[in-house]
Amino acid sequence: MIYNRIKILRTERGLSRKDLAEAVDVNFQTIGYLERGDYNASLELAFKLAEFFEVPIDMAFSLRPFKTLAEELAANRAAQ
Amino acid sequence: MIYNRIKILRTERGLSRKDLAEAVDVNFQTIGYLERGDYNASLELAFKLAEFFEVPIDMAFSLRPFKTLAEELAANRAAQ
DNA sequence: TCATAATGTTGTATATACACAATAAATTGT
DNA sequence: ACAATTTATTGTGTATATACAACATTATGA
Repeated sequence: MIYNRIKILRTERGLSRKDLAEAVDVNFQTIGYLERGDYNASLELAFKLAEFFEVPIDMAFSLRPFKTLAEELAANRAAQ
Repeated sequence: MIYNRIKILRTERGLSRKDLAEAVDVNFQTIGYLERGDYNASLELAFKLAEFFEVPIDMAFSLRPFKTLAEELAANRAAQ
C-alpha cells in the first residue's frame, strides 16, 4: 500500500475534492478513495497530482508512512 | 500512457528480466509488458523499481517521452 | 553448431483503479 | 437554525495491471 498526502496538499490550497478532481480529470469520488487509502493512484494519476501540486512525486506519495508536512519542514530547518 | 526507462536501466546493469522481476517481486513477464509499453506500472511497482535502480521516480518514469540517458547526461554537462 | 538462456506472443484468470449513481452524514456560511 | 456544500457509503460496471502457462523466436556462450 502506498501512503499519500493528497488530503493535506488539497486542503492547504483550499480546494474541494471536486475542484481537485476536475484539475486532474478524474471523478471526484476517486479523490475520496485515494485520500481514505481505499486504493492507490495509478502512476499516471500520481504524476498528474504531483504536477498539479507542483511537488516532486515522492513528496506526495511514498512506500512508507509520511511525517506531517510540519514535522518534515521543522526537521529540514534543523538540518541547516 | 507513461514512458519509462526500465529496459535501459536494466540492461545497463546486465540484468535479465527474470533477475529484475525477482528483485521487485513481480512475474518476469510483467517486466516485459512494461518495457514494451503494453501497460503502465502501478505506482507501487514504479516506486519499487526506482528504489531498486536507486534513481528518482522521474528519472525512470515520465508523462512525456524521455531523451536517451546519454542525451540527458550530455545536456546536463553542457549546463554546468 | 548446439544447447541454453532470454525475449516475444497469445491466451486465460484475477485483483484493483476508476466511473458513475443514489443517498446519508457531516461541515460550513449566513 | 437553516441551506448549501462537502464528504462518506454502498452498489454496479468497465478498464487495466498482474499472474501464469505454453510455445515461438532470437541471442549467447561453450
